[in-house]
Amino acid sequence: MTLLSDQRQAKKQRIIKAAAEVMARKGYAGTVMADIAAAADIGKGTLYEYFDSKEALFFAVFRWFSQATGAEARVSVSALGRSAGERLRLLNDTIMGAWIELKDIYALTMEFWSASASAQMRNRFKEVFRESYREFRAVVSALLRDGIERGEFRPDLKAESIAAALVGTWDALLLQAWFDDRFDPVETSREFLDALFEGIRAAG
Amino acid sequence: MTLLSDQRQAKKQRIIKAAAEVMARKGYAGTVMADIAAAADIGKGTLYEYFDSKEALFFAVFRWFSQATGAEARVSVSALGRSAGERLRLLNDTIMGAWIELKDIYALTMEFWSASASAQMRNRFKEVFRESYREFRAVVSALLRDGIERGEFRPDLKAESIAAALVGTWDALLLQAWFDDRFDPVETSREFLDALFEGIRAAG
Amino acid sequence: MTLLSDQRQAKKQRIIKAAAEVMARKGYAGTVMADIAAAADIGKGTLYEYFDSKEALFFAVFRWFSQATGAEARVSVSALGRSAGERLRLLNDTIMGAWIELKDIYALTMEFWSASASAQMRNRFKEVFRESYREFRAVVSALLRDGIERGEFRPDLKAESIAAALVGTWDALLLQAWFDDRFDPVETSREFLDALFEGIRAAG
Amino acid sequence: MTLLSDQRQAKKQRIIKAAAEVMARKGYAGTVMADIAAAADIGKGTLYEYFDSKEALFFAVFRWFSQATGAEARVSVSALGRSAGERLRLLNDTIMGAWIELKDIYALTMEFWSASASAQMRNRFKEVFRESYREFRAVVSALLRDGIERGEFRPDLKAESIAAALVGTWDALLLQAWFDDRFDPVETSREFLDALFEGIRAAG
DNA sequence: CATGAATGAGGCTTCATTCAT
DNA sequence: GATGAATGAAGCCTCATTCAT
Repeated sequence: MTLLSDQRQAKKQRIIKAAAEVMARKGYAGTVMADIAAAADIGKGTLYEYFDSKEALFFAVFRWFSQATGAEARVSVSALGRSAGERLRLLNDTIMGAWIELKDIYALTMEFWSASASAQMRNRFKEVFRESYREFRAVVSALLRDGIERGEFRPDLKAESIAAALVGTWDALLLQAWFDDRFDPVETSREFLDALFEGIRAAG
Repeated sequence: MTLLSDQRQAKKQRIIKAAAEVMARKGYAGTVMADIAAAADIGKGTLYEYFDSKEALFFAVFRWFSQATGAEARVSVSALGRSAGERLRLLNDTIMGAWIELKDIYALTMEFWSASASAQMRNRFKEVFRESYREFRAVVSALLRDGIERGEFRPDLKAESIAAALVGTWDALLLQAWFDDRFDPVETSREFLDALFEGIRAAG
Repeated sequence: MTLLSDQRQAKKQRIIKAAAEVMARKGYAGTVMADIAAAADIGKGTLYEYFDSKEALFFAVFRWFSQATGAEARVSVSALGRSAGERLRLLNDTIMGAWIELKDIYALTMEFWSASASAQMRNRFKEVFRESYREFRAVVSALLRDGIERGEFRPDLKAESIAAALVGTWDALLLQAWFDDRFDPVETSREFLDALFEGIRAAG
Repeated sequence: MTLLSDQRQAKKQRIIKAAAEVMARKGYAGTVMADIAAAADIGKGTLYEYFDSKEALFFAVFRWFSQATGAEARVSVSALGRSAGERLRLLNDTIMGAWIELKDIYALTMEFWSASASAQMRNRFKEVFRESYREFRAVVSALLRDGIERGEFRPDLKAESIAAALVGTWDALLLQAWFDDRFDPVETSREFLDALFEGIRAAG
């Protein structure tokens, strides 16, 4: 039973990854179940042994992708014995590292956003996104407040807002990189962090 | 008698706006041509007198939306007699103002992103996005360099990177607002700008 | 009134010829009313001032085409002062001459046949064809019987059958020429007539 | 388990025959895929498991029909131990026999001709027709030359032209029979063959 | 009379899902 | 449990015809 369950889980994962690959390439609407079955090297009908519907499979892909990109991030935030500033830079590097690794299925992100906007799937996706963003902002926000307490950051900092902006910037730099091969989000994000630390106003 | 070009253009605009409204609500894939026709209060076939295909109409919506959101921004950047800092804040307010106005069709943005990711339409959309972002970054970058020259901003600023991050932040704050009604991008963006100006590091 | 009627008739003819040209090129089903209007250099709606429907226009084309190809044939059959054999050869040449002239709209013939086969238009077309063939066979048959009476042809000739075969042969040679540019129906028909006159059996 | 190729072929044949029947009755343009599916007693979508498009199905019908009508003809031509004249008469009877058998789908022929004339499908159909006619003429021509060598037929015979005319006559007699129920192509063709053998010119 | 913008019925085709094997 | 043949709902698009100008 456990063994069976393990095998079943493994196959489920294989399907999810196959689906992720195909959907990243063709988009959710442009992907047909037959493509996914072929990519997973199983029969079309078998998909339905593991997922109730195309939408359910897509949602599973979403959760897998979120997990994959979020897991490491959480680790880097809680790195022990580091200053808040160091952990912030570490977080930045971790995110960029994850992007490099998942570059060729990055397009999924846009599919997820789109799913959260279209009436049919909106609810499920939108809620997950909202919670993810809230959580992510909270984590970064906590990190910033920690920095304030440690005396690293200015005490009058609006931690919430800066956290939101930072979270957003990571998203958006990767988005711009998607559109433009010549755009380098890694370097850009580092330079931006520097500026944010020091401020852009001329000293004076 | 040929329909006056003006009338034709006006009707075309009406269709585009109707399509924008429906697509924002149902998503591109979830929208059927009949819905758009009904929303524009015309016959289904009439749509094809003005647009070759669903995709062509979608692309027209895209261009209209880009125009609508980009036009004012350009104006505020070139506001005369203002310091670079003021113009940056003005730009921020303009963008947030446009968002408030277009809030209920904001979801279109995600549809556009998705379109740029799905194989079928990728090329057209992706290219426009790339150019738009390049242009937008260039504008903000120029504004920052202007600030450096005026002595407002630190001379060692990486204008390119900060511009990219700013452009992205605006995108991403609105995205977070889409997911979360309780999230206020207007206040957040202002506070973030403040922090960016002064830096987050404790003076020391 | 007469003048108007004349102008009207002329325009009607122009439309018919335009329709013939387009339909020969694109086939009946492949032709759209807009094409015909454009070819006749008139508005789409004007077509309906002259013909009740696409089908009615097609039928008018049919009648015009039948007329055009049949008229000369009748003349040559009744050429005075010629032997039956001469008139038969003359008829052959007339038909081939008409074909050369109408070569580029010959494809219409196949459209007419097809129309007579498809349920919708069958009745009108089929009946006209039946009568045309009956008439044509009767004419040729009479010519053959005339030849018998004059002592030119064998008295035991089955005039009806030979007439039918001849009429058919003309049709079919042109058909083969339609399919094959290298096929010359003019020479072929002459040589065939010779053989028919003399018989193919070796003289014994 | 993959459906056995045999079963698949059988079903494909069933669809082709159903399509032939419907198309003969309603014409190509007048036939809707739903009709064919109903006639074949399968779902509409199933058609597309076997044929890529309506046009592809039509072409398959064409090939099937050509095969069906051409196969026996070839046999009779090569009948051993017969004189050329006998084989020619046998060929004639075979063709007429095939017609009697396929009478109710004879109308397909006209649809095929029409298809070869209309721009969209022209190329595929026209080419097949050209080759079929060339082949058929070659076969009959060879038979005639064989007759010449055997001393049955006049040595100065233009075998090519007579073959073309004969091939055409068979086509055209059936065409006339299509238009006219009272027309008997069987008897007509026999009497015509007699005349062709003996010639129509009065002896002497 | 002439026009061409507007229309909506109708057809081809796709594809998620089912189910018999 | 796995499969893929079968299905039919649903959508995009075409185009003959109408009618207000």
